[in-house]
Amino acid sequence: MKKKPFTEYVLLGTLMSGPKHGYEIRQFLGEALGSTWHVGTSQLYNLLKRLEWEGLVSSSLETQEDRPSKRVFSLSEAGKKSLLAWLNCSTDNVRDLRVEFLTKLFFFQRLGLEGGDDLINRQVKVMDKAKEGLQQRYKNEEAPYNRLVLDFKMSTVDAWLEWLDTKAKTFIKMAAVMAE
Amino acid sequence: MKKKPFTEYVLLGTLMSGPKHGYEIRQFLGEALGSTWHVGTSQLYNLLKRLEWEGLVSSSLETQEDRPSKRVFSLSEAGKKSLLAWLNCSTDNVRDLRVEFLTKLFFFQRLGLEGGDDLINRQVKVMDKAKEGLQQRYKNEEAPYNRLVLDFKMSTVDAWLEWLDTKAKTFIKMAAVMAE
DNA sequence: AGAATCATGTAAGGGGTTACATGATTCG
DNA sequence: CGAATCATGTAACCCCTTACATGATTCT
Repeated sequence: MKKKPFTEYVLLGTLMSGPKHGYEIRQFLGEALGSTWHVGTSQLYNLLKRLEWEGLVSSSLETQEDRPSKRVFSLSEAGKKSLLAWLNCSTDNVRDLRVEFLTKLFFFQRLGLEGGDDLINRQVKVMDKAKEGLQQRYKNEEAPYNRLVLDFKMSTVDAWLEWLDTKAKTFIKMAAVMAE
Repeated sequence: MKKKPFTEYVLLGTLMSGPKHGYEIRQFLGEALGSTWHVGTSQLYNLLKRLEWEGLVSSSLETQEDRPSKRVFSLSEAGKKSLLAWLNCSTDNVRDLRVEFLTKLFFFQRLGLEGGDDLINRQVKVMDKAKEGLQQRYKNEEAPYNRLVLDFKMSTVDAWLEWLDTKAKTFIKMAAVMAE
């Protein structure tokens, strides 16, 4: 099974709290994730079409009297399953952490889901392993430029590990308290 | 004038040390930048075609007796100018630092160019400004998730500033010494 | 005989951005 | 009366990746 693009999961996550139409999804994402991330309208409507075609989402047209009619999308069981599987999966590719992992934490908080702390712990393990690998490579590396690159990657991984351990964990703890 | 994609500059940089044909460029990049970055063959040959069309590179076919004939590319004056302008330009978009800035440092060292320290200083200023902006936004931000994102960005910027100040600077200094 | 090296490409797709199109309603 | 909001799309392009095609020589 091929990996679905990140953006589709964001849409699924948005529909998790209830059916919405395209425009509504855009508004929601603009307010909530606007600081991290953005979808163009064209992409949004195309992805919704695809998600429906894949059976992860179903839609129905609602006509309104004094407004343009709108197509309301709701999450199917398959869609829900797909979303939850994705949410609980740690981000193996370190460079995708920024946008992907942060978004996952967002949905954990927003949807009041449990297991956010587990996800963080798993992510820490992934990063620890990455760090070890980098250190190993550093030992055997002679070329100055490659060492510079490794320095860069190691300092990034360190910073993110620190962030995971302090900021991310307290964020998830606070979210759990608020959900009670 | 529209911004050229990163990869084209890498090719220009590769040709700065002398004419090369496609296969040779691939080998060079594989050895030198393989740890950071990679070009597919198809993209490579397409970009070379485009660079020639843009007048940044010129080519001539060389026939060999016991090998397939090869097309050798050399940097034009316009290409050289374009490369140097790019190299001395700091990376405004913070997220592009990883791949773009590192590559620039690579060429500064490899080509024995002067001004690498200036570039670093300019990049530090860019990051300092970014950091200030983040801190400002942090003060006015109430939403926990947005604060988490800002935390993430700030810790990343801090790590990179530290890296710039220690590792990158000594790398460039060493390169200058070696070039003497 | 088969693998690796040398050497250059074409074709198709994938995710995303930019630009453009349409049309009604409500607010200032 | 013009701007903003509501609401949905199409078309084209951009950079890049993946897969496939070709063919000779040299090494094991």
